[in-house]
Amino acid sequence: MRVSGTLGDLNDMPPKSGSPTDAADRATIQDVAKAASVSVSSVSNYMNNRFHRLGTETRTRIAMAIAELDFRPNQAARQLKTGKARVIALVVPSIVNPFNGQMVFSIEQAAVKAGYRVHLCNTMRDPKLEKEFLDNLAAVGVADLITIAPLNTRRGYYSAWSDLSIVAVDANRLDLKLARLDTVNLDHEAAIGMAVEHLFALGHRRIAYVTDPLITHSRVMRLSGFKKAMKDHELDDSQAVVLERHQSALDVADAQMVEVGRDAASDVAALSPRPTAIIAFNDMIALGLLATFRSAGIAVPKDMSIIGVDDAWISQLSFPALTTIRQPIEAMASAAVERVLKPNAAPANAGSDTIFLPELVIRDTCAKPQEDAATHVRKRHLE
Amino acid sequence: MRVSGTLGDLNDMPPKSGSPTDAADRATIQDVAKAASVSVSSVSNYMNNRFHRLGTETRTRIAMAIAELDFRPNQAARQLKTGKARVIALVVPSIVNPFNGQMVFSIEQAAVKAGYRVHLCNTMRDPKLEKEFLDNLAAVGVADLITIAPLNTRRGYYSAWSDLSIVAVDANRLDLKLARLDTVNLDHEAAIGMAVEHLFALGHRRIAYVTDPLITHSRVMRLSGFKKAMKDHELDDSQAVVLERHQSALDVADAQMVEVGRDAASDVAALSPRPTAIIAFNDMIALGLLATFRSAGIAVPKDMSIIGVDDAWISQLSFPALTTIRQPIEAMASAAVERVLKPNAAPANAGSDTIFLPELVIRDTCAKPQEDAATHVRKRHLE
DNA sequence: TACAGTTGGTAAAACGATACACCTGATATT
DNA sequence: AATATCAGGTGTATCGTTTTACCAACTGTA
Repeated sequence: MRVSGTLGDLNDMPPKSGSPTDAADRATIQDVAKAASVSVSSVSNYMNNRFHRLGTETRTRIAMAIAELDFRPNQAARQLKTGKARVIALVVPSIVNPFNGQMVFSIEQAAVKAGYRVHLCNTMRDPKLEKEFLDNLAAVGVADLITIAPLNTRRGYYSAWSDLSIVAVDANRLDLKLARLDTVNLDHEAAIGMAVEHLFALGHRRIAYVTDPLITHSRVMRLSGFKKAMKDHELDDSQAVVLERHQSALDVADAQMVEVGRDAASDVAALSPRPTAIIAFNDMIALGLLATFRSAGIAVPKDMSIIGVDDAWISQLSFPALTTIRQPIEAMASAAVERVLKPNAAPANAGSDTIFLPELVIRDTCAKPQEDAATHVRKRHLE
Repeated sequence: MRVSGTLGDLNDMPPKSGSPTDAADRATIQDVAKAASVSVSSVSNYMNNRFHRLGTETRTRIAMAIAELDFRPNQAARQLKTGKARVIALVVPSIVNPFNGQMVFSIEQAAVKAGYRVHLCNTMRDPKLEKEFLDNLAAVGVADLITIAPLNTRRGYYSAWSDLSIVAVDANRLDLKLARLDTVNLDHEAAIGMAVEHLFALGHRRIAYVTDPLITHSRVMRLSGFKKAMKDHELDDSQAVVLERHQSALDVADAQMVEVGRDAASDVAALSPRPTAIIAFNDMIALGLLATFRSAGIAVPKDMSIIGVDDAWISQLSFPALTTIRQPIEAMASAAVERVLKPNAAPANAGSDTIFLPELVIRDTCAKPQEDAATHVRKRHLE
């Protein structure tokens, strides 16, 4: 009798209870064929689910032999023959960025579920590193690639590896200019729209937007989303702060992202009239803003409301806990894996775009703007 | 004319300037041999750096042919023949934990530098997932494994895959009971020793220690380090709080780790006499403590000093910024890669232990204890 | 009966690199 | 002079699959 689900029984879960299973003595397809008294071809057919070529008799014999010998096809051999590996290459600026980390994590989970393994490449946005990685892909037989937040300035870059099945998360098909490309995105404009709407509903009228340079699709779209949403509410969208610093491609931990927030804080505080709320491009920048305002004695949310985007898991840790717009990471990861593995329906497929809807997560960094902004009180009449 | 080194030229860095380099038409070793008018054996020797078998003449001819054809050996074929893949399997509870994320990142960088790729497996400490992953390793020809913070309750677990070259980061050789195993560790006891010393020097005498259940080597050692260091200073070590909750093996984001901190906060505050400082097992717990004290109105570091371990990069973001004990992540990652790739010197090698020294990072969460702390603070309640 | 079609099965040639065994001259050793 | 050693190089079996071509029975039909 076996109690399952407890931590305790991890101990007695020795992998192969019987014989030692060193790689040295792994069974081959030949062994299986011999044991089942059939040809290797039949075993191969069995392994590839071509059951219509098999009689029920042989089928069960093969199944038994496989179970008996604990046969697992040698992937190297299979791959050498077919040219394809059950591996998804995952290109990401850096998993140290908590949002990317979560995305990579979820993609890995989805890939495993689909029977694929994952090759990780942290490029640091270093083109040399990325190129080297991509060049190696063919040599390893990898045909499926998911890239996260590639630079939007590299039109046609990936076309050199046109034999890959490519899915880009956080990217624009037009930016990458690639014949067959699927994208998976958040509805970035809607996301910022929700942020603006939330602040507007709280009574804010002077809203700033902070972003670092527009090097990715999401950065471009969120800014344009800000402008649109502000126009829709007939508000002044001129308080958009685009920091031009921090170009560093070698951004290890996105700690610099936080620096962006730090730097932006003074810029925003200097704006006149001072905004009552800030929307940050993402949570990292929002946290940077938050930390800086705090040490400068500007109370959040009393003196200033802040809202981020992503809902990276650390956002719940800040004080006050960060209000933010959530990306449905798991769903996006699953979609990316699904799309990259889907046999391209039409041969000259133009590619697809999958867009996910964001969700407002209300925590503690947004509040009604303070009345006592003396100079502007006059403006407020009945509304 | 080409300007290099600037960010601007990322755009015009088309990988293969000349012919399209689809996987379809990649050059094989045979093509190279033909082009250089030598035998395939010689090319193979060249590729494997067996230059002593080659004359300078042939050597340059081969080099030229390789460059000309942009030859890259097919890894699948190589692997099929040799049985070994240039891949390191990386088993980790979850990269969403920022410390693990940094460790995985650094290991990946080190592996790439050594010409290896990295297979990622987030096990969530789920033995089923891990077993499946490990079982597949042989089929893919992977022979090198780095595992991070494995459970210390699984003696002999890895012996089923004894053909692997295994390095464990944050683990005890004796715990895993594996014949040939190298470990890479922080000197955990010294780390806590430094924390105690730092607090002692500031004048603290009542110091608490908070940890979640002792399921890994580091957790065990840090606690014992705490007890030793306290004894060395002739202090009372009875204020060690081992939380028995949060056993969940399915710890997605180590957000739960923060929960541990949250829960511990009330336990610690209830201690009598109340400690003036807390050492947390790691930064995540420290941040949880910090956040909870803050919302309870207990000022850090005025009323309570807090110190963590790891120096995960987010620790600099908290307010006040967290004082902590740094692990030299890059160095540890390099060591792990180096050790796993090192051909085992002695055949019946007993394995090696590589231990790194921690470093105190002083930020803003530790201060001198308040003299009147006991009476002053007691009025306030934790909810 | 003879023919095509289907069903269930096999033999053997690849895939691309490695490594073993072997070969040929030249030089060194006795 | 005979032999050993060595540097430089080649031919080819082999790794474990997949896949193509082929075959032998059956079945039903004209």
